[in-house]
Amino acid sequence: MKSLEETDALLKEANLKLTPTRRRILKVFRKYPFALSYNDINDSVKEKLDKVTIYRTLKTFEEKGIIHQVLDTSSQVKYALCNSSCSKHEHQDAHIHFKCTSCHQTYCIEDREIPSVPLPKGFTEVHSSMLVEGICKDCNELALL
Amino acid sequence: MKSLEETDALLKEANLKLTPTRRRILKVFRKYPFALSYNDINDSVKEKLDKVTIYRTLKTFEEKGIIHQVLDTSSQVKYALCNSSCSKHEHQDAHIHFKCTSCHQTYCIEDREIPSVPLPKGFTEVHSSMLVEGICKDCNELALL
DNA sequence: TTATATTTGCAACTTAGTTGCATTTAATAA
DNA sequence: TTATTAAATGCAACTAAGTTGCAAATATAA
Ligand SMILES: [Mn+2]
Ligand SMILES: [Mn+2]
Ligand SMILES: [Zn+2]
Ligand SMILES: [Zn+2]
Repeated sequence: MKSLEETDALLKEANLKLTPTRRRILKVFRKYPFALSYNDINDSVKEKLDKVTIYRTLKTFEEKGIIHQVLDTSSQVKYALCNSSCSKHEHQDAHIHFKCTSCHQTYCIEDREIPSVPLPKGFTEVHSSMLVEGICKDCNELALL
Repeated sequence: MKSLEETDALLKEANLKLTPTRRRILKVFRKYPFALSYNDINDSVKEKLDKVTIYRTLKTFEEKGIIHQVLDTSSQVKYALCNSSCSKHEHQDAHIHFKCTSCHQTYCIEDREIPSVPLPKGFTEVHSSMLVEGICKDCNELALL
């Protein structure tokens, strides 16, 4: 199975042990094209995992540059897979995120950079994030039927 | 006192009763130039108010267009005073927000509009928000001393 | 002044996430 | 192949943010 190998390679690169739990959680991220919360993962994983283990795995993956937090209006933190340019040293997620107000999923729009805005005198920028809300492709297509 | 009158006028316009609690909470918003969380308000108000009352007041003020939620990376929701163009029907907060990574305060940058980004085919935008992180004016000036 | 809808406070609850600690296990070395 | 050990997992108990139901208090209008 190709994707299992890729998943394992990701973990190896991050110097993480190849555990069933980590493989399962990564598999869930690969399955969905949008950002996932603790609850999403807990619901999608067949063999029940402990809450603490899921939260700790998410934190570890984030630290190692495998996933990144996605700013969102929901009350749970959501994470999405990083692209290969993210490392344990720096997250390279300068892309916008899109939250669908219909299906409530949040997508990384990897090929849309966050525009920079000139700030008032005295303020200096380090990093920006941008969340666009609206209707996603799938929901727009469903509405046409 | 001028600002008390202004505060009362705001409440009147919103069809809200002029209660001591509401006047106190609004006064706190007028005192600080940045967005406030429940905790900020709870700490700044001299006569202790019930937690539930504070949360309910914030919700009421938001519904009436007096304050707006500010997207933030902290774990508490923060609110800032709306400018006069916000109404109970629509919040008009298309400006960017700036979060200082040194003092952790979040400012409305009212005169900087959120730039629009063309979305991939199929996605339609309804609303965007943008959070710029960096060092605020006060913190930058302190660093120069 | 009284009547009434609104607001407030208290207690109990929920939801998201964390901490400490004992047990298990993946990876490495003998 | 087995033993060693640092890392990972699970359980229980906890914290922090926010909510709900209900009874008591109060701002406003008659
Ligand atoms: Mn992303
Ligand atoms: Mn604002
Ligand atoms: Zn959608
Ligand atoms: Zn600052």
